[in-house]
Amino acid sequence: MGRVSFREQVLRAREEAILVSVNRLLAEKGFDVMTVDEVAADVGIAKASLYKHFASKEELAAAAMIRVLDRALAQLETQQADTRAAPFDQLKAATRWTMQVQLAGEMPSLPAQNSALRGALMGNKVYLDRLMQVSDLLGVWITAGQKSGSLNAALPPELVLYTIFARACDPVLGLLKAGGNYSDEQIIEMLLVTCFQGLAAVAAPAKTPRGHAAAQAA
Amino acid sequence: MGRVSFREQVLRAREEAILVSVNRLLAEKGFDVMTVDEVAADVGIAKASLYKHFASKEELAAAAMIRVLDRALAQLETQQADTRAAPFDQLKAATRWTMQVQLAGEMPSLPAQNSALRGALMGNKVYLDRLMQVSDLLGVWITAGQKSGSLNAALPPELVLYTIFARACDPVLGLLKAGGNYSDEQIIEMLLVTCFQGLAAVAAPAKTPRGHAAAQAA
DNA sequence: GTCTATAGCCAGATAGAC
DNA sequence: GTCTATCTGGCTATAGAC
Repeated sequence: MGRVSFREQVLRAREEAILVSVNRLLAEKGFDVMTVDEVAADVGIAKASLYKHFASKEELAAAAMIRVLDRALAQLETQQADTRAAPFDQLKAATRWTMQVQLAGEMPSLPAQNSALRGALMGNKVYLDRLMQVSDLLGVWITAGQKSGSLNAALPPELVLYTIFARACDPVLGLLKAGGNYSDEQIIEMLLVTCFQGLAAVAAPAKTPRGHAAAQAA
Repeated sequence: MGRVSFREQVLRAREEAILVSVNRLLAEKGFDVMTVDEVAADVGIAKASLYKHFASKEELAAAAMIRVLDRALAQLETQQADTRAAPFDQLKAATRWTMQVQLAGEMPSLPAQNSALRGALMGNKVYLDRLMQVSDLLGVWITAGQKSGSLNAALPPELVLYTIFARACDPVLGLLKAGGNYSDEQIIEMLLVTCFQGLAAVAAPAKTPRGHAAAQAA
């Protein structure tokens, strides 16, 4: 039943090409500054043709956001295959992946900011569904990590989740890259240290014996 | 020589009112979404009058950014008066202040993002000068903190600086506030923990005695 | 479905009277 | 300096031929 005509394959390929362009432009300039003319020019087709595939600029961007969430889901499922990895390391690996995507210029800035896009995305069922799937997968690891004592159990799980999401659009990555003094890998490893050392359970002070592990927020 | 006419005082007051509005709208919607019409309406004057005070939308925003940097400088200088405070705590206090400003809706999103504003700001001498002043003040504490062993000396000072700047526009603050489960103070203290525990020197593992003193964030 | 051409709108900036 | 009214340009979206 899944047979698709050659014609349809060409269609899909073109839509994929469009989304690649949108993804890159969205990462580069953001939704508000990106224009549909630019997208059309980048893909190499007429603007009117774009609107045959996507009904509006918002829908275009939403499709790109959904695509990156799908890539994230694929990454997380790949990681899940390694059942020996500790939750803490799974979370770190997931964050490393988002940082790599960002430094590659392929991370459309998530609309935690106040873009005109936000409203449209909050009404998009597919987008919200994918976002929840990603959150749930990460949530499992977060809960497990807090239970096992590797993650600071005094922090609300949502805070950990949001913090990991926020690293995907952390401006520090771009600033350090612009400085030119470190390789992408060095930048990522350094930021992973500061991020996950911050989320980790507090190490017991060296002087006092018997510091119980998990506690402590302030 | 510093005498100003009454007329000029009124002028200054109006410009201050304009900048307050711009500051708030910039924090709320960002440069690209904010319109000059909105600003004029918010201040309660005609758009053309705005342009008598500021030559362009970019200049308007730049003035607001400079104003917030001036507020930051005042805060830092106040802190400097307390010479007993450790550099690590000075940095934490400075970051707490930026987080308070952000949660109060008064932090215009810094243009690490790719706004149309960025180019204009990079060509604005006054803005760059103020930014450098703030960076220098923080830089002194960063260097001192690394020397004293409270800050992770393996991290480039620029990374620490950028990380502190980035906390001023951290989307996690807004997301947690939107959740409604925590007070502003709780949110700030939790994020200060994750931020500065991440930047702190690595605590000696609990098992090995003889961890030197200064380390540790929580 | 692809194109060219254009409608319609809105935002930044200005003219000119007061 | 403040206003009302207007210009100008660019952007989203569509019409209509092929």
